Parts: sequence; structure tokens; C-alpha cells
Amino acid sequence: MTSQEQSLHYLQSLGYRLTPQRLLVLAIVAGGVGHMGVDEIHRQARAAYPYLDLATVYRTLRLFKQVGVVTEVDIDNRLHYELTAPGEKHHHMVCRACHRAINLSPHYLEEFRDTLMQEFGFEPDVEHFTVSGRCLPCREMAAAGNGTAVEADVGDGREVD
Amino acid sequence: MTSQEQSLHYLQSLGYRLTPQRLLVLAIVAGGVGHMGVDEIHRQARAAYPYLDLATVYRTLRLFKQVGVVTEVDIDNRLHYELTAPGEKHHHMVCRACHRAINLSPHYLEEFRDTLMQEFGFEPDVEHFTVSGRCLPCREMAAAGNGTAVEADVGDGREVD
DNA sequence: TATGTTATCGCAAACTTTTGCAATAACTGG
DNA sequence: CCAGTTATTGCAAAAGTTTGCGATAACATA
Repeated sequence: MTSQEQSLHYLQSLGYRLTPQRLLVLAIVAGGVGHMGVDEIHRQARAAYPYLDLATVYRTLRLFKQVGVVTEVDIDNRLHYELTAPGEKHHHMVCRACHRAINLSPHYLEEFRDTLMQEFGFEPDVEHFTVSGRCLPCREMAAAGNGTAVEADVGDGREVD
Repeated sequence: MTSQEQSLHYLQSLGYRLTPQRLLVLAIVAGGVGHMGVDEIHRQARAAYPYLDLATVYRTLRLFKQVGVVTEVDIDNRLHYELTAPGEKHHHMVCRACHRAINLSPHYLEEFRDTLMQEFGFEPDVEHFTVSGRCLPCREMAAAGNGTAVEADVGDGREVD
């Protein structure tokens, strides 16, 4: 049984229905490389099934995230998804300058998580954890001439739309 | 010189212009209790200055956040702002069930921050750090009969709009 | 296999946030 | 204090995401 089939059985065991739309979205996310934007998932889905609505894509991904089948990453104010690989779980560091997502092993969060649990009884949602900040290449670029490690320049000073 | 005046001088020193709109938004956020939603800030602003546009409120708050005058918190997919109190900086834990924001002393993030810096050269944006998860009361409610520690019940199982 | 229940879908519309653009007003230097 | 420069505003529209609702289809039961 493949990992996708397992996910589907799991959904079913929770009482959710297996619909062609869900199978399709899951297959697309599973087949994509890295984090996929919602629009790209929708585009690919429509290629196979033209009537699939964008709202359904959003609802499906929200559900998948809720049950842990996919991981959501906010990249530059846009939602992206990737399959949650059971053996290789990770969190993300997203650079606010170049918008790249860097994987972060759960190991780095364990201590933080334990602290919050013990001190506040607060159970952080580590499953969907993302830190934003600036990556090394972008910080170096900023230190030298300014600009971004990849492309679009972001926020140098004055207020521009 | 009040804290607000300091913020204004700081903005000016960075080359930003002091406009009535900015003064107004700053005064409102400073006068509010806790985190204020954008719509509430806008409503109050219009009371004093009816032409102030919502887009201006968003732009102003984004600017204030960028320079550190206000702190942004995402509560239930909506942006909220509070004045950044220089002496009492803190981060937030937001409960995904009751949507309350709990303050978190910077102390709890220092170690995590240092680790990311040393291991990856990644400089986390601790200024605008928020962890989502479930607070103690909500976890207890869920453990007993289910429901939320405050009001709206969120996500019990089936997919409902 | 036929039938009932209700979760899910597609569609349209709302909501939140961002953006393009021309007009305005804040600051600068004379 | 006046004129020039350009950051900022208001407005309108777009973009991204969520939601209400009636129709449809998935699952359960017989």
C-alpha cells in the first residue's frame, strides 16, 4: 500500500468521504516537487478534471492539513503545500527577502515545545510550524551591496507600493 | 517626550513623512487595549477623519510594523496590531481553538534564535514571532466534554463550512 | 441492488489584504 | 515664504482566501 493509499484510508477511517476531487488533489501534491502553490495545484487539477473549483482545492487542502496529510507553508503571504512525509517530518524557515523555504529538523523545536508545554500548558502546533526571517545569503547580500540572494529586491527604505 | 512622540521622531529620522493619517493610526493603536483588528482601527480612524481609506490603514500598519513601532499578530487569519512597548517586548502564542493571544517573554526564544543563527545562519524574525497551538484551558475542555474554553467551537470532525 | 442520509461539490458572492495610478501634500532648498 | 521634488493618499480594482447554499454523489443499511 502506497503512502497515498494510506492517507486515503486514514481519511476514510476518520469518516471523511473519498471523492475523485480529493484523490486528484492528493495525487497532484504527491507528484509535485517541493511546496506547491494553490493556483498551481488548481491548474494541474483542472487539466485532469476541468470542473474542479478553486474553492474545493482550498477546502481539500485545509482538510488534508487538518488531518496531517499535507504540510502548509506560508510563503510571501501565499499558501503552499507539500506532502507530509511521515519519516522525514520537518518545519520551515522562510526567508522574507528571497522567499525561499529551508527545511528545519523537528529536533530544533523539541526543546522549545517542551518549554511551552511545561511553563504554560500551551501545546504549540509544531506540525505546521514556520519561522520567518532572513537566510544567510540574503543577509550577506544586504551587508555588501544590497539586493536579494535570488531576485526581487524587497524593502530598502521608502514606502513604495 | 511621550512614547508616541518618540515613534514619530523615529519615523521622521528614517525619512518617512509625518502625515495626519499616520498620527491618527498611531494614536488609535496606542489608545487601544490589547491587539486591535484592522477593521476596528479603521472604524475608529474614520470617526475622527472620515476620508481615511482602509488601504491607508493597511499601508500605515505595515510601515509601523516594518520599523518596529507596532507588533503584528495573526489571530484566526486576521491581522491584529498592538503598540510595541520598548520595555516589555514579547511574542505571542495564539490558540487555534479560542483565538486568544498569550504573551510570551523573549527569553523563551533566545536559545532557539541562537541555534538557528549558528546552525544555519538564519536570522529569525523574532520581532514578529507568533506560535499557534492550543492553550491549556482549551486542551482541558477538549479532554473532557468537547468545546472551547471561550466560545465558538472549532473543528470537531466532519467538514462543515 | 435500491434507498436514505448527509458530507461534499460547484457556483456565486463575501471578505481580507494588496496594488496601480493620478492627485495631493510633506519636506527640501533657495 | 515660495517653488520643486517625490512620498503618501484616496480611489478603484485585483488578488488570495473563505463562506452560504442548493444540488449532487458517497457511503451505509437493508
